[in-house]
Amino acid sequence: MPELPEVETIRRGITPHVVGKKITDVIIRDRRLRRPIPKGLEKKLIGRKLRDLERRAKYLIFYFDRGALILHLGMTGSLRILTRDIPPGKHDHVDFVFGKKTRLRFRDPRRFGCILWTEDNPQQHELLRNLGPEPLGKELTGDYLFVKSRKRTQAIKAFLMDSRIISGVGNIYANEALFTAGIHPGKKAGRITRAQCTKLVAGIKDVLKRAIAKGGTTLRDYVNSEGEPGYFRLELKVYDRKGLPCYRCGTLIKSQRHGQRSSFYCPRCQR
DNA sequence: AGTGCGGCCTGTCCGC
DNA sequence: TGCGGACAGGCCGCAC
Repeated sequence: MPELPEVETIRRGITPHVVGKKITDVIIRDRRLRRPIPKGLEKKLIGRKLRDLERRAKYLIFYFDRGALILHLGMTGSLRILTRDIPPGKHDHVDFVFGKKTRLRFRDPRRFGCILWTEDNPQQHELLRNLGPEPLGKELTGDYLFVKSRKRTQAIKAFLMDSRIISGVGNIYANEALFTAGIHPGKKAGRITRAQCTKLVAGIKDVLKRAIAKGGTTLRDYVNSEGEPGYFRLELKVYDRKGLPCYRCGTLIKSQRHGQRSSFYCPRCQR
């Protein structure tokens, strides 16, 4: 569910509630996530102070005075700040308790998320080590994308969503960025011109920044750490708009699948 | 090496 | 109203 703007919104929402505070309790009700929650995690966390909360791609990294928690929300994960102890629902798998008044609750119906612990540099963790550059960072440029995409036969959309190339670009925003750049999602990555790469990178950065500013996109169940939806859905140009007129030219938006993911595009504006 | 697919899960929606 | 099937925002790991 949550893509980069949603994860970033959650990070910003949670930070003032938990950074600088000490974990007083950890309640794990179900350890069965995409990878099982490590045994004894409770013991490692209790008594530790949270120093910082960072995002890398769609991972959240909780830096403690020693060790770090790596958390991914998968498709349906959410993190909520509770100011009192509300009875947990069916899929509320973990509570991180920061004293009497603050509780961070992890919910994940589909259990595609993961929660890991490392005492080494988390950026070097096997799941993070091979991630490509952050899309909003300086490293991602049109030239970078151009060089990386040469000789690639993959559809450009699948290529954009490959986390080793660029980290953190999911299905919604890949579709939106391709519309902005006027590129058909099925076009082979190796055939994108340098100028198109520049436009595409600008499109990726722009759509992600605007989505963060609106608190992310809520399609069905995404909510931020305060339980509120994001409003970027109202600004989506193609995603989930199959059969509706393109805002730019009026042609009906089409949908087709690329690598098991739905693509949405305007057949006239995107070539 | 690059590519494409299956699978992990539950919930929801649609058509019959 | 019930039921099967398709689909969903992610991503790992495998086989070719």
